[in-house]
Amino acid sequence: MNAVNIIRRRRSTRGGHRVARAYHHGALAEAMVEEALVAVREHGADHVSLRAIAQSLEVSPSAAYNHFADKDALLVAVGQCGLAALDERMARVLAAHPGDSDEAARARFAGLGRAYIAFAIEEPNLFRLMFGPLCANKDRPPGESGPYSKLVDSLDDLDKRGLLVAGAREGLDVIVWGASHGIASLIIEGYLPGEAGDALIASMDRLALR
Amino acid sequence: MNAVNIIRRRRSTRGGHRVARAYHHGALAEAMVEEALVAVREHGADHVSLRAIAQSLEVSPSAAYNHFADKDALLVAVGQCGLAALDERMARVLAAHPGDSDEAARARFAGLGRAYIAFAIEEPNLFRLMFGPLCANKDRPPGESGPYSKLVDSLDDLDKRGLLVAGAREGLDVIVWGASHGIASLIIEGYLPGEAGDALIASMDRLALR
DNA sequence: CGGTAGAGTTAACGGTGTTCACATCGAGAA
DNA sequence: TTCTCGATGTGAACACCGTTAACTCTACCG
Repeated sequence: MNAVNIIRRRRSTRGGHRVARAYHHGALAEAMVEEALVAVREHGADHVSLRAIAQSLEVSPSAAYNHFADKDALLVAVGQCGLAALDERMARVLAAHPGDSDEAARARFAGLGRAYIAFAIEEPNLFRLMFGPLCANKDRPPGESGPYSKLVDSLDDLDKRGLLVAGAREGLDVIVWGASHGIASLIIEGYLPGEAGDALIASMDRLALR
Repeated sequence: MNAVNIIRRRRSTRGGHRVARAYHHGALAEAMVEEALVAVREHGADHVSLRAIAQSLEVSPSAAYNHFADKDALLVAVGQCGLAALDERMARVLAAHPGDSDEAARARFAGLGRAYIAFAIEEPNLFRLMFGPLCANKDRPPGESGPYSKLVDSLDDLDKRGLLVAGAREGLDVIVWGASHGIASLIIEGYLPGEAGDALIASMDRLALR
């Protein structure tokens, strides 16, 4: 799904005489997602053209419709790709602070928030797409996202260790996710300076942890 | 700027015989912003067509370019319109809880957060445009927005009254704005239930106020 | 009264997403 | 091996879109 570089041979030679282009691409869907991914990262989900992607893959524009209902479906696939990348990044943070000491638990919590915001800053276009209306959680039950559940687990861990201020646990996940998400958004749109992320961690520490 | 209904007479009669359409519209810029505003509210900033707006105003598509550099400039104007509406709504909240009692100060603070989120829920498309990359705070110094400064004032007020937990003031504005903004965004994209807004107020009360 | 600048017009360009009829290939059935 | 069929591609066309250029009209100023 992520980092798929399975672009199969673009041109095949068969029967001795070489054929300019293979009639069947072989993995058009993956290739289009990959190509769309770099286009989104570079220019934003708007400003991405289906025709341009098809052209750079040396494929006719209508070929996409054998694999995606429409352009939006392709972009949704790109968004899910990005969500997986964020999830992986957060998983790496958890792995970087193993052990069940209180210090490790604190580090995991702070690291998750930092990772979320850092991802948004490094990949603003992807971030906007992932949490934009196109990839919205329609019909799905709310609160079902990889990153979110990692945060919940981390907070539960802190709570179990007695590191939270009394009575702070309830609703804290919503606040923390909301603040992380909001600050990330406001930073990448230029409403808050990049250091606001650190301020969040510090304030959270001061307000809810002991 | 907001709620401008200065659409001057679309057809003028002059010199006895009536003219089908006035050659000069008279207030095209305002009319286009107004028309774009309803289109954005209804269908979102994407899915708004300059040509459609021109047509519904009975004006040629290129007429817009006498007043706006391009389509994005028109949308930016719509976004500023929306920001003014949010600001006004928050001002109304302040006005609804006058006086300098501690209770009033608390009510003002809670009301501001609630208003921010309620606005997003009622006008998601406008909200997305206002804080999207199109209307981003380019070159402007960060942290300069009507709604934000109202929040800062409210927090200062609480602080001066000694209603904040010790040492909580620093960085609290960033957290509160971020959490409000993030929760609002996550609600309108379906990642959080609508009640998450109330949870924010409650948690903020529990964590930072005394 | 004539000129001029602003505010509209028409026509055109290149680009877009999408559809439809058709072509081609690979693989499995006869 | 041959046939057929479904998946996957092509090409042309459609209806839009934003934007530009050259033009026309009109109100107003000197």
